[in-house]
Amino acid sequence: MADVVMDSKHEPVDARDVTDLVLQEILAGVLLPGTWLKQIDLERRYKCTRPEVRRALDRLAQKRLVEHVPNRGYHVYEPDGRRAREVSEIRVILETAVADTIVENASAADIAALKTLAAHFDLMVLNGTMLELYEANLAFHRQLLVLGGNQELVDLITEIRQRTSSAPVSQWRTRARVERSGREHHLMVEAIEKKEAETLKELVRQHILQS
Amino acid sequence: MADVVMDSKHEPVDARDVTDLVLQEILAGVLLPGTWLKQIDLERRYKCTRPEVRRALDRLAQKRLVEHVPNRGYHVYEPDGRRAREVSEIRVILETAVADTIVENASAADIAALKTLAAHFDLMVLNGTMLELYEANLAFHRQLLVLGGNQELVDLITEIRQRTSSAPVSQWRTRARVERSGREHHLMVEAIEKKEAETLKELVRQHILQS
DNA sequence: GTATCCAAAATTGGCGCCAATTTAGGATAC
DNA sequence: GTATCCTAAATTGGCGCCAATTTTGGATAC
Repeated sequence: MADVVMDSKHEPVDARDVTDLVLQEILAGVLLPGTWLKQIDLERRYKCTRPEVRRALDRLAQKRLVEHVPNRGYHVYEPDGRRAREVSEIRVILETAVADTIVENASAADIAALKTLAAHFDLMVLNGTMLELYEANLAFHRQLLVLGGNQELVDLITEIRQRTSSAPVSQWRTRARVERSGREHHLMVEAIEKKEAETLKELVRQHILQS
Repeated sequence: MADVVMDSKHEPVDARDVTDLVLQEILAGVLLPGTWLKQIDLERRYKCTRPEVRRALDRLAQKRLVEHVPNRGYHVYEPDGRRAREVSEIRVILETAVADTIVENASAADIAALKTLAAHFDLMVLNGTMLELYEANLAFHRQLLVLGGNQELVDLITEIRQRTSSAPVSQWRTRARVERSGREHHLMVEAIEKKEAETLKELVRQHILQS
């Protein structure tokens, strides 16, 4: 019910399963930064074949979630402060840029959908795993961006978010921080309702930068 | 001398060769949109093994430059008007956003470097292949972005530029258009010299949108 | 007791074969 | 003459083996 949120592509469904499995384990913090991803381990862990593992690792290396060292293997990327900051900066630029369009285009139904997603996030704060929380947050922001009317932008941001979120756990260290995120989501929806684009921009800006 | 411009990554150098080879052929317009990329053909054409071809195709599919149809193969993506427009929009947002920083940070040496690259582009307009022209243009824009001080942004834009440039030939259809691009490059450098950020933004905006 | 060197075990990664699916061509029936 | 079915060729893609490189553990020398 929650795992079908992904994309609507007719992509290689074949081996993507393994890729996503490893991806989720990294995002969930099970596979910590620096961990060496041995092919035999993954092979056994996910009950798949060697070529499947290798393709998954290659894809993750392309996404720059793991690093490939020739003849040594693949290991989860160490968190890079600079990169994280730069990605946040990019997100601020892009997400504030579409704020005007969002405020303009948002229908009553859109706002209702956002409220549902914001509420769902709150629910996951109380009783949900770290991954579910991460996905609830992602779903809210995706829906927000969809209203910007640029599908490519939605996909792009979804993509770059993964790049530095090697340890999403570390981002939401404190409970207070998470709860504040929840409140900010509601504030954003309010700003949209009141058609206050500038307020929305400032909210988005702060929301992104303090992670 | 011109082919070392790429990135400074310590990436899998092993099979990337093949990936880049196919990539360049697509960018150069040799492999037209819709063309089916048969594994045997590529294997012979680039004198490489089957697994290498397959990895290259998988990577290009990830980059969404080719589409994978299960049990049918891979074919070059058809140009998508909507996506092209959306990518341009994203580029305008990002490249104008860093204009302020560029104007602030640009040293005399930086400006000189830009002038050299702009001149090199002009040279390629006169006597250079389509691919060389493409790369000269890319080099100029990369150098411009580097001054923005966000490395991640530089890489990101380089990446998304490739997504829709299935047929770069079609972008620079007329000679007049190309020559105008060359002149605009010089105007951008001038704006930076005069520290006119707003002028630069408008130039960048128009430069990107009319392609 | 510590450092160095050597050997064995483990891991990566290149390569090719074969089964499954699809496509094209020809033969037959209408 | 045309449409349909069936067979054969071709293409994709899954899977496993083996060589090359690296790492680890132990033995030996200092």
